[in-house]
Amino acid sequence: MGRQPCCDKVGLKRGPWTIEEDHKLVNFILNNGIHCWRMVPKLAGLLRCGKSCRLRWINYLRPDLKRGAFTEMEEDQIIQLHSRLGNRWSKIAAHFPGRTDNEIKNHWNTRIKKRLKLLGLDPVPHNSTELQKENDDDDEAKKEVTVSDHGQENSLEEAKVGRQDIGHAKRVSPETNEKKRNSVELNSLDETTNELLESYEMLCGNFNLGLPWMIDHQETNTNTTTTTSYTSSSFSLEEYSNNPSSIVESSSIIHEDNSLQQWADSTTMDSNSILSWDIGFNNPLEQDLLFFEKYSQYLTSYPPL
DNA sequence: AACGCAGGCAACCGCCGTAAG
DNA sequence: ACTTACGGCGGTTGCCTGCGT
Repeated sequence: MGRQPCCDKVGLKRGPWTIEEDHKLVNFILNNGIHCWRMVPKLAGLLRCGKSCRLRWINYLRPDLKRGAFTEMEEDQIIQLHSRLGNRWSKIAAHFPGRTDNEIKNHWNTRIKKRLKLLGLDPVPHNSTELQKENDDDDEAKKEVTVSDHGQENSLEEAKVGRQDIGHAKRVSPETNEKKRNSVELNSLDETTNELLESYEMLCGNFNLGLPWMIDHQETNTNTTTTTSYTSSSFSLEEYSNNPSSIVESSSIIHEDNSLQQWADSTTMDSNSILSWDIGFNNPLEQDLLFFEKYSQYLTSYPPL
């Protein structure tokens, strides 16, 4: 006999994750860590398969995720790495702390690939020996990024020119580019702490179940519908540590109709309506603050993945 | 204001190597 | 030694959103 089946897949939820589900998953992992993905949904009270939970955590909920737009330097690095490694997104992602393979893959397919094609460049890796070398020695590849194929280096430069056409300003010499690449590697390490904090703040904005819909609540009545503006709340680690009661609003305004308010109300008023929560506090604010504290502890104690 | 289209991205699918039983 | 699930990965899909008409 082999192993026990992962899940029967009957009655499992699919599609986009809800805030409650995210909250449950993060809460569970913060409390218990990750030992076996198969058990995570069962123990966390989620109607998802373990694989789905793993994907959600890795691609979206992980606290060390950087998120946000790719910088010019990151794009350069992606192009270089792709020329050497091909579509081995996990290997490429290993060079970018805080970026996921899925994120890089999406960025490549939607932006970079398109731009290279527009320029008449072949976005296919050329150097098979590099691929083999990468197979043989992954650790070495993670330490530095070098351009080994001259043809591809030309392509990279052409791609840069193309980007200038699109909107970016300066042309970069190969020497400058090399310096930039090195600094990216160093900066990405030096900035890990800041990235963690930024990630936390972004995530906090997503998880304030009780808070975001209550702050800066303005209603504007039109002839046909009532539009409500909600300010999603987020607050910084520093601000919280100085004054836990001061919660600084973010600038992101979410416009929704009344159905969102009803949803938010039902969420805060009856958190047990969908799945039973394993929480010992009732006040949504307390819940958020406790969650925040746990998360900040996690950020400082848990090494980046 | 309504509709259609395209782009972006989260999530799913399916395959493969590894490890548990 | 063999079977089978798990975890990881890359490819693909489909939904959501923004933009143009």
